[in-house]
Amino acid sequence: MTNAFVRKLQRGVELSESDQQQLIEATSRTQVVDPYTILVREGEPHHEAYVLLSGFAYCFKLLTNGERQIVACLVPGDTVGLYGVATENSDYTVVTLATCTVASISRDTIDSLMADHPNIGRAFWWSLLLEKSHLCAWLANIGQRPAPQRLAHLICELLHRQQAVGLTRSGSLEILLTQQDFGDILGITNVHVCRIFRQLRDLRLVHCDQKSIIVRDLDQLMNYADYSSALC
Amino acid sequence: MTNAFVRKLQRGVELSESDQQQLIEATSRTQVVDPYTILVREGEPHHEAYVLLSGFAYCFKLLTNGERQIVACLVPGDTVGLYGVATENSDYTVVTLATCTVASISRDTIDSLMADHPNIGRAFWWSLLLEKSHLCAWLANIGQRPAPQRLAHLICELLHRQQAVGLTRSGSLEILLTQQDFGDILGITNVHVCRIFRQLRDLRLVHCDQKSIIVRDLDQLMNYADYSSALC
DNA sequence: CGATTGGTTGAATGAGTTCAACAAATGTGG
DNA sequence: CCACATTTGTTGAACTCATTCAACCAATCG
Repeated sequence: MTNAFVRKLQRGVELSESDQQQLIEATSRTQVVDPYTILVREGEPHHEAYVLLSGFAYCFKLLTNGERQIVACLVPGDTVGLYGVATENSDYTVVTLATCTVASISRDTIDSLMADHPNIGRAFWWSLLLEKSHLCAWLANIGQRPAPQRLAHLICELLHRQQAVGLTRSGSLEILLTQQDFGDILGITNVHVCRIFRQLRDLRLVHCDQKSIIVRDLDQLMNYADYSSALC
Repeated sequence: MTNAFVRKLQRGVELSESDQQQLIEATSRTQVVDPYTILVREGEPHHEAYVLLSGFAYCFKLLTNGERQIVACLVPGDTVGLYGVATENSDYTVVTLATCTVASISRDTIDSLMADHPNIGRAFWWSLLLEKSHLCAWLANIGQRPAPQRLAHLICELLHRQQAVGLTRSGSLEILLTQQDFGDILGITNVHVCRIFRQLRDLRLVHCDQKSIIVRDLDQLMNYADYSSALC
């Protein structure tokens, strides 16, 4: 018995059978959520944490000028508000893009998990640190890379993370993000995303099917994008 | 008895006299560090955490194309590697910009502080969450705001954080960052930073002394930059 | 089937970079 | 204390990358 959450945490900290069992139980209260459902709304408090067990979602901040910055993509195993539950308002909105299985965990459950199982506490720490690392990597990507490399880097990351949770073996990446979404991740317009995609296609770095991106030579793309696969 | 670290944590979690005492003791092993000293080097493990008690520092990542992204500025009370000590390699370099007083904390001390004092553990959590929030805010700033607002937003944040630790009461902000540094924070060139500074001066939003930025009307600047002072 | 959403392309515009030159400030050794 | 070198800031002109706005296409969905 395992699930995406346990598998993710185990990449950071080794968990005993008992620890794993506790985590499975803690994430047993699940619900299936439609695409385009808002799980958490920016500025509002949320009283439970969520664990994404299947599906795909992302987090974004809205600016008063109407612009939107997507600050994270969530794949199975990732959490929402695991750390700040009930303490403050969320600083971003979380919305599903696919049909998702979502487990809810109460504040009390989190507290007792951490208090009674030191390794689970460590795993939670690790997971939060990983999120921080991801944000730093995105910051460097948006701040310093030219647009084609920026997009290539994002594709590497999405592919890498989908592979890490066993969603794809090949270089094919099912894609639920629109070009507008890509733009709101990368800080460019949807029109420019389209043009950059064309460049990457012309360079034979990726091939775009209707609903998926196919990476023929991942090493080549990683090299092009200056992507290092340390994080996952 | 108190110090910048305790004052910072208390903004997030109320700490008992005893908790405060523990934290003071834990940060009593201090050293004075010259400007432009590297505290932590990207890619290398570090076996102690650091707390900045006075001075100023920043963290950056280097890309293989030679570009640099500054991912955080540290003011007194801020920590370096408090969470990932000895577990993994640092994902960024930390360098001082001023003469700094830096306390070192060992992994064991951190462990026992958290194990024996639940509120200290909570305060550490809060502090890490705050860092994450900051990164999200920077991401939105770099990704979605035009350069003038981007710089204005950064000035608001720096001023706000200096005020929060009692380094300035007025709207004057001692500035140790070069225009190159500003560029590496904001994802623009140093030349453009210079031009944007001029724009902000022309708009009478800031006034630049030799070594400081003077904000006459902070509300006006905050409004211009779409800055919300929630974080600190 | 029309209506809507998302992707594609072109032309004009604008924001930001590049490169180069110079000014101002700071530091250093004699 | 001066002369020189170095670093940081400033400005202009040409250029490039990305945006804007518009039109159109393709796919999907009632």
